Amino acid sequence: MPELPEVEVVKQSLNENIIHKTIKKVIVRNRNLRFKIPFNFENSIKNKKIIKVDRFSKYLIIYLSGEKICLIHLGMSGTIHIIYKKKFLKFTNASFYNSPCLPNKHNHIELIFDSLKIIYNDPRRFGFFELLKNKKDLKKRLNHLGYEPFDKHFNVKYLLKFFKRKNKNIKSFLLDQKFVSGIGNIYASEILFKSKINPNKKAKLLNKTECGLIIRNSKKILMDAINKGGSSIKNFKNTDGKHGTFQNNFYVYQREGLNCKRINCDGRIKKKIFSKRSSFFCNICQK
DNA sequence: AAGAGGCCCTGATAGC
DNA sequence: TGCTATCAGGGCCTCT
Repeated sequence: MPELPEVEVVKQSLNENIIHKTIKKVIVRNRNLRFKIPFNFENSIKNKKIIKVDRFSKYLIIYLSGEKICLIHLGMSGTIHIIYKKKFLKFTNASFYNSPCLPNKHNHIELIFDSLKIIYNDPRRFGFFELLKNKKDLKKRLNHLGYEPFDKHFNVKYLLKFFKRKNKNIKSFLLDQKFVSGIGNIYASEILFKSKINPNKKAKLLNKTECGLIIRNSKKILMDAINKGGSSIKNFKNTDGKHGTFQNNFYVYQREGLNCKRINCDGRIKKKIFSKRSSFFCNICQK
């Protein structure tokens, strides 16, 4: 689910809802996420105020009062839900602060504020919550990540230089977070379709024009997706439980066997596995 | 240095 | 119906 656009949607909604609020209580039901949540986690963030919620790549960054920073990754299946106290009390007499919200065994973490709480749900537990000491720590932690597609440094010169003497295909580079960060398997396929480039094409064979297309279309597709509330595959929902709609704009992802949507192209969408990940593409108009 | 592969984990779906 | 196999949007680690 969560690539850059989906995480951005979550970030915006968190900012609207929890900024300047104080964490009154923390419940951890399952510490075994990708990284084990230490036993002092709850006390470390209790009574801290939310300064701001930010995002880099697919990471959510919650700045807390007193310098500490909560870094969150949603992995493959993580979602964050907001439960409003008023609404909650309309439907039940249970205690807002103590009751295990909603019948879901994968609700692993709750941050409880006065008027609402946020719940982290993650069936596959590939996501994580990490507490960092300060900004310097954060910088170190995210140091391995490449530019976001929106960064001005993500330009033709950078691409050509990066691809030199490399042997991988372009699709795996788009998924390589050291090269460009924030793109995942869905948007990688969509970007390459829009750029008319075959996912299995060796990156070092791409010319300036093709690199330019990849850059422009990365920005465009991710922005479009953000504006449509992200893509809801399986069950991605935003914090209000609403679905995004960008999946309705997919040209290739999960369209195996269907006609190519490009005007004047008679192709059909193929699905092939390259470097262990499925790729969707039209083998007629993507060269 | 670069690339391939394995692994973490649950759930949905397909095939028998 | 109930079993098993396969696959899923990510990232980190190890080995060659």
